[in-house]
Amino acid sequence: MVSPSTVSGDNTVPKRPSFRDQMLKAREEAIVQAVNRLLAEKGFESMTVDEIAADVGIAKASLYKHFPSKEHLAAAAMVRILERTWTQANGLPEQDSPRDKLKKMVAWAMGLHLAGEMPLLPSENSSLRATLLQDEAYIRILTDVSERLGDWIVAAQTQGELNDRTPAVVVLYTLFARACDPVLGFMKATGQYTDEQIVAQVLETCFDGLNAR
Amino acid sequence: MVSPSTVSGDNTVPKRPSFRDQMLKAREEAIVQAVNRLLAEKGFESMTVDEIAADVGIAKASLYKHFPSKEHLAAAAMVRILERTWTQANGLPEQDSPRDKLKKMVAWAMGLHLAGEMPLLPSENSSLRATLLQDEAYIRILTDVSERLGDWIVAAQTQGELNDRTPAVVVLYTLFARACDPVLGFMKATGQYTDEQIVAQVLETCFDGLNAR
DNA sequence: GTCTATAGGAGGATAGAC
DNA sequence: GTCTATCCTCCTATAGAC
Repeated sequence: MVSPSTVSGDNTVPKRPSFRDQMLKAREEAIVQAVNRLLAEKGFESMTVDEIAADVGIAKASLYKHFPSKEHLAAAAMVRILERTWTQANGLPEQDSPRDKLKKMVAWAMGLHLAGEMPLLPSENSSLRATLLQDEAYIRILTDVSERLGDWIVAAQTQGELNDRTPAVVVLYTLFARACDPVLGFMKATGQYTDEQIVAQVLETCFDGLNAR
Repeated sequence: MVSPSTVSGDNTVPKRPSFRDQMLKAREEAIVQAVNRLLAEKGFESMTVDEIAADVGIAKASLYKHFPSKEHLAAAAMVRILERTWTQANGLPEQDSPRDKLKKMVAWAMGLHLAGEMPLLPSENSSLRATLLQDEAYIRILTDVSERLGDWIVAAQTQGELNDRTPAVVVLYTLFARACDPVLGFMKATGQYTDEQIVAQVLETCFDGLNAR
């Protein structure tokens, strides 16, 4: 099981990272984490670079030494969440059926959302979209995750676990969308449900539908 | 059939509106329509007051004679779409079952979304949220629509058309959310489906679920 | 109520010292 | 690479003439 981000294009022998490099890496990790949280809380447009800097505890100008723009900051966070998704997918038990794997992935993503760690989907006209589509790392990890989930979807449909009237790509879109479903936030706002109950409920309406059976 | 917005608190005898008032009304209608379109296209944060003014064809300062702030402009558009929803609900055939009415309402809303006429849901931290919650007209029309749909939901569950494991309020949230489902945009972006096919597909996954039957 | 012109301020990005 | 201080654009909102 190989993380796609470890596949390197060059043939240089990896050196043990210096202390300085480790510090740099840790700082960037802190930045990405702050961006991720703010993206989840307010979305790309409402999030400000000043907030990110304050949250990390460094000067705004320092952020721009690490990332060239606000869009690239957000893109790094998007790549990060997809890498976590990839890791999560690879950690599922082999004996799970394809549909169970998909359900567990969506449940995991919903949990992240409720914990305030799931960046909102960028709206279609966001300036972030353009940057993401030109970001090779983003495109690759998104493709990897989509293909992995896509394989499970097709397998589940072939085995009769999922209905095959819905095109596989539509199922994939639906699963991505449910991870950011505003219904999660609505239910949380009522204060009447635990996070676990919310996930179970939305997962059921997603897979079983609203109709009686 | 009485529109709730016609219920007036005072007892003044309504006069025939003057020509001047009609012009005013028409202008405000044009403003709200432009705001509605921009809200659907870019969302509240990305939409600018300059764009609205340009779209309507009047000076920006004139907008502020009609509405005190950008938030109130958006609120007026939100009230407008809920009034259209109310009208749509009241126009459904009496003989339709509760579930059929709900399906038709969601299908109608999805059609609006695909036509670029459905304002995006304001995100939870938007400054728009605060204004909306203090807007009496908005609260009232939202309550009216919610109660109407809520009655249908309970009736459908009682008659065994909808499953009753999902709390009625969660069904309501789900229907609102589906009207703005990003899956609609994803499918449209592929260019492989007509609007009618998209609506039918998403409606089916919503009511029948992803599972095989 | 409509316009032109502008105030006022927020926010993304940079200059330049250390 | 980190900081402080600043630039500059864009945007909401208003002043004031007509």
